[in-house]
Amino acid sequence: MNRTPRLENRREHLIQTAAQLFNDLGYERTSVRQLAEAVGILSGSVFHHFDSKEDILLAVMTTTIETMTTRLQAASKASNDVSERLLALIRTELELLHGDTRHGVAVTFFQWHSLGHTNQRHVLAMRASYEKIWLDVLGQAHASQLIHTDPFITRRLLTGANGWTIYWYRPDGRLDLDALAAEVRALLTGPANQNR
Amino acid sequence: MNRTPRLENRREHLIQTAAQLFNDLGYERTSVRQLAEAVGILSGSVFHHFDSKEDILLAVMTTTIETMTTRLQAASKASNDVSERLLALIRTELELLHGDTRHGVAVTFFQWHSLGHTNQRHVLAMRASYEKIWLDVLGQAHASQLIHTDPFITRRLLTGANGWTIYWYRPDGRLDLDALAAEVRALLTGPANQNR
DNA sequence: CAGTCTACCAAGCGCTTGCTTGGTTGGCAA
DNA sequence: TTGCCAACCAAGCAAGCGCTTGGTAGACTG
Repeated sequence: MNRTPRLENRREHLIQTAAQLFNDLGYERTSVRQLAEAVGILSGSVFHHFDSKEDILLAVMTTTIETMTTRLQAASKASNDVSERLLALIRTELELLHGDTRHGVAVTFFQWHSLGHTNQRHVLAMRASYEKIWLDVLGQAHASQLIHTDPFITRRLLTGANGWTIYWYRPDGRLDLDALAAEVRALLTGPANQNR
Repeated sequence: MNRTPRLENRREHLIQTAAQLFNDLGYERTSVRQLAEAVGILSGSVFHHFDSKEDILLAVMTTTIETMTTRLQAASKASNDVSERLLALIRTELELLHGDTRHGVAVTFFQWHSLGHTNQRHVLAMRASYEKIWLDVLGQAHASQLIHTDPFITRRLLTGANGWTIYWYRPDGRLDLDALAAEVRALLTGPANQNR
């Protein structure tokens, strides 16, 4: 029989493959058949692991947000210096956007409108804890006069600035991630607070 | 006969309606039938005005980019002071994103991956003149020490920051467009160069 | 006032989509 | 050894998709 070997965690494999396909082609342009073929099963078998196609997108986003929050939390504890802590967050978000998690993160950033309203609220609620870490650190930075713009607005502008890097920044190019992170922080804090 | 009355410029009406639908639902989720119904004709008749569905998206983007470039050009000539000129550009881009052009602009910003590669290049080429205006002014700002980050990188970060505002900023909320523009400029130039 | 052309309608073709259904297989527990 | 169940396959259904075709009403032209 040319039966596909049973895998330990087909579901996880599906989620990761879906993240890549959704990022490359977009959610609507990716068919369930494409996804199934990419992991080596038939299209109908996908629905043994997920209730619907949208359920797959939701799974991509929720697992991604969990990773994002975990890593950002760790970064926020890396230093006691506010300026360094801010740099660590920026650097971490850029790593999330351009490292091994990039597919899922890009999908979470730019394809949440493909979710139904109910699932959108779920995802938004999950993102809250991630954003809270940011707002805490930006609040500290504002209190210590490191930044001079409103933390809420600053975070939202920063979200866009960082997220948009996936459309132009290439980690293997002239500018490495550290340099980019430094540039972003310089934008927030001004040249006076650059320590290099 | 319940024939639909002949309109002066059906094509333009289609483009504007398409911009709104594409922005609200996304390009792939909008069907030609939906668009046709919205302007009061049958789906097949749409193809009298456009070669293909993608051709409609292209038309939305090209007409939008022309408006964008015209308005930004005008803004760049508004003042001789570099700081004021920079503020004028920011204010104009935010107006483009949140004013009457918002649908088309949002589509141009966030749905260009729905175009085929050839059309993507066309759009990118058209955007170049728009970006040139930005880079000129940011270059001047950098030369006169108004900003301290690299103009190219700054523009790209700014593109993301401004574009992302469509996901959170509401012009009828507490913060008006002037205040938001001022906040964005403050992010670029630092608090020292705020003149208000 | 015949000829032409633009802008549309009515109908539907071929294809892809997400998803369902019924049956099969191999591994595991009792 | 038997029974069970998760994980798959094979087949296909109903709906929706972009787009085409053939024909026609009405305005404009010479």
